[in-house]
Amino acid sequence: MSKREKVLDTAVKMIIENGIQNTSMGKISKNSGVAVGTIYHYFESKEDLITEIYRNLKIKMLERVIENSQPMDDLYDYFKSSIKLLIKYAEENPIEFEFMERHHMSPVIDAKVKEEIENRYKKGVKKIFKMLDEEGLLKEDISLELIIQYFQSSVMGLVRSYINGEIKMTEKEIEQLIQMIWDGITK
Amino acid sequence: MSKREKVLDTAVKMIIENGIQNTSMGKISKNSGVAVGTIYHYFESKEDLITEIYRNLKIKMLERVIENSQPMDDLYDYFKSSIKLLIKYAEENPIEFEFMERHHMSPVIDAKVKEEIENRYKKGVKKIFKMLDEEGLLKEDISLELIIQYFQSSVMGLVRSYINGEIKMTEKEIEQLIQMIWDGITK
DNA sequence: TTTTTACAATTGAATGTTCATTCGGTTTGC
DNA sequence: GCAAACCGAATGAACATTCAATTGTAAAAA
Repeated sequence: MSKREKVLDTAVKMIIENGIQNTSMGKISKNSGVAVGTIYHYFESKEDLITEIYRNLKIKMLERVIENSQPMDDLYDYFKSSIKLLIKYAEENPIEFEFMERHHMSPVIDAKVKEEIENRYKKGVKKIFKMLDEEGLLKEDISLELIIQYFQSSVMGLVRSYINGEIKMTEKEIEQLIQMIWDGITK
Repeated sequence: MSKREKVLDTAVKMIIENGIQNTSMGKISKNSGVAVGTIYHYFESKEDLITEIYRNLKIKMLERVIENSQPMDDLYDYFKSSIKLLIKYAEENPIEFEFMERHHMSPVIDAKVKEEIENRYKKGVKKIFKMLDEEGLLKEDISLELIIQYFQSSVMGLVRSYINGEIKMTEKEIEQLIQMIWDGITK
């Protein structure tokens, strides 16, 4: 692992554990074994480092979950497997997932980066909803924007409470939740 | 307004605007016209002040939205009006709402206070879901916990994106969203 | 009524700490 | 021998918190 990666890796973990304000550059240096000066060789500032962390993680998640999901003949199966991919990702990377959720609204992270990510996300999700729409499965008279927002709010919120330990999720519960979300958007 | 209230009031606004780390006790003192020493007369520490803000706002919201909602004969109407109460509250207090959402997961806020609030919330929400259950309206074989979590995730997520300006919500869209959530939980 | 007393409210300068960032220098790889 | 990678002590600003002193206040004592 390069020094740059070591810094990024250590910083995410520390920030999740103690919050941004309790994670000083000095501590990141000590914990990662990379000198303060070197951190500044790779990152302009602390804000820059944090924004970079956010950007990297979001892109990694998008690539794994949305951009690599394979369309299927049965659209309900496709819908289901997409959500399961997200759940799997969150299970395997709970720390990273929590970081993203917690800093989604943070004013520290550059607005341009947030927008870039948001657009990329919307583009990926639209693909599946366009297919559902063309098959006439979606509720009528409701805008695609609204349906996507409902979808995104439910899914992210539920995965978050799963990761936070607020609910248990075995295979059975996952199937039930996906069914609920599906019933919300289809006729 | 007492000095104590002045401090609380100024602090919420500043924290929403600039985040916790950019809101120093010195600045709160200057903006509120209350000396630093006086702030420490009323609050043990900065953490204590922030936790107090969180607690006050949550309780205010719970009282307005849940604990004062009046049961109705038609359960769909009751369900609908409860969600509308929350939307109305968020519209009227967007700054406070944003503060609560942003700091819901923050490690700064005392875990005991979070739990106290969480229990109070769950208790209020359970009332309506028990009624729906007794009427046999809910989907079968799904635990009440899961249904409530689905409800809470969808509603809070959607109101949040409304307040953040990510979606528009006229009366028509509100009705549609409530219908979607309802279809998710009922047979 | 006036004076005394006690205590709560209020003040802001002073303290000690922590922190992000810089910079002059050293090491490494090519 | 050159440039990029790397180092960590030094700097100065910002900050949370403390505290000795002052003011307000309300009740008890005179």
